[in-house]
Amino acid sequence: MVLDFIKQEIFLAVDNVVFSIYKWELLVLLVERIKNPSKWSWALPWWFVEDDMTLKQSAYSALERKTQLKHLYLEQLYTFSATDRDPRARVVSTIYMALVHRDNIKPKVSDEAPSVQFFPVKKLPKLAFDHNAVLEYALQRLQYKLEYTNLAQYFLKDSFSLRELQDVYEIVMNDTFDVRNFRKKIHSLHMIRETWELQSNVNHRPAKLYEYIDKEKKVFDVLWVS
Amino acid sequence: MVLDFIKQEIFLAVDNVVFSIYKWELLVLLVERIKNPSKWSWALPWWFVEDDMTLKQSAYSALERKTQLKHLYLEQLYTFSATDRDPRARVVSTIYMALVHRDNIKPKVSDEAPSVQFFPVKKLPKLAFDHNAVLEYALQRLQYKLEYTNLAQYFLKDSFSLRELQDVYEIVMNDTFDVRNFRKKIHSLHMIRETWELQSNVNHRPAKLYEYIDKEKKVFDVLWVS
DNA sequence: TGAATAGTGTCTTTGAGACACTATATG
DNA sequence: CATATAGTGTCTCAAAGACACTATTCA
Repeated sequence: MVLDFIKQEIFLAVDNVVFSIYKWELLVLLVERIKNPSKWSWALPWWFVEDDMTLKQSAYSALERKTQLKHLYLEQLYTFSATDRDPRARVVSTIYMALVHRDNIKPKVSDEAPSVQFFPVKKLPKLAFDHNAVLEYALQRLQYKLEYTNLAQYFLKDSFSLRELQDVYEIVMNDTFDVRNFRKKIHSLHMIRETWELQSNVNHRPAKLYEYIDKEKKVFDVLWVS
Repeated sequence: MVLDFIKQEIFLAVDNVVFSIYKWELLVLLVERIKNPSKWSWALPWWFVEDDMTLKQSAYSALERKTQLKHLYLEQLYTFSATDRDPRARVVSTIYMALVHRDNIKPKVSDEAPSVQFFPVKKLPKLAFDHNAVLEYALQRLQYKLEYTNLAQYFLKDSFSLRELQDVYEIVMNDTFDVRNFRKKIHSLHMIRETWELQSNVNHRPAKLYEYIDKEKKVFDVLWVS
């Protein structure tokens, strides 16, 4: 090793803040700890970075240890480095935010992680490490990003009604918006288009279904509706 | 060490992108490398994280190795983790952006770092490691942040004319703005106030000088002038 | 009084926000 | 035809943007 003159006793980890939506609640994925420190408290799914993986790969693989998942949005947010984050050793953690449809993620039950489940962000327990602060930070970033990106798509199926889209915004922002102004604004951004489908099996007028036009393009004009 | 079951061969570093302004040019601080890899090319000032320092402290101290400085703004941007960033070993780097007035930073000359100097961002050499990409990323973030924060203050003295403030915006954004609309917008944000000073020793009508009201508060409404 | 830069106001256009009724499906 | 939700248009107000002339200092 050419860098033998550097002595570093720091572990590098990734913490995942996995958001999802179910029944008008914003959820976050937590894992119950079965070891000290903070045995029996809940924590964000996290793990150490492997030598041959990027941070993003590590974040993904930390999630795969605890869940089965597909079609997940993953984005780096920030790196937390307080020297006392973990009482056992110096651990620096890079935070990833993940957005996923509830149908696309299933907790994996195992001896190592018997309890993995979603909690409503409004009813969180006290978490291990600095994870309450991490989560709060991630929630702010999510709320902010929803305004000028098309990230809402990751909480929805491929086709969705405008009411479902508005629900996503209202749940994440923890606010309500005027139906007409919301639709006006969404249409003005040209990020979704009508499909030829309608809702079925509903006992009221069925809604038109929409889809995102360019799912890869992430950033649009500022969206701010009231 | 309790975490002995984790084997990690990763070095953690911080890279600084130090911006300043001088004579209508946006500058960035570079250090000439005197060792391989990339001997004799220029690189961002960076160093390894010490075990007992946070990332921000490490960023500051990496700068102090190469410069004398005061009154510096320092903010974490992103963590780069490609496995081949440094050919010698696995090095993960957290990027910090620094903003500083030209008068508040002086290169330190030493055997270890004989060449430390500012370059105009428009005339950059090819840099070592992935530092060209890092710099481009930081510049985008700076441009974006200037719009909704009062970070421009770090390029100015305590009191400044509106023309000097507009110069900062024009130089960073690489654009020009209408004088009247710029002033209207700045005033509407209520982030600066008049002092009772005027410019002196200028051979034209002296400008009123202004100062920032709340230097700590960073985020204001969106500023977007044309 | 000429050179150099500071400083100022109005009109037009665009987008945000408030607000109430009609349309269409099912049982 | 009752219930439930989808879907739609206009007015007002605020901010963005285009645009040209006067003010003040020094040499």
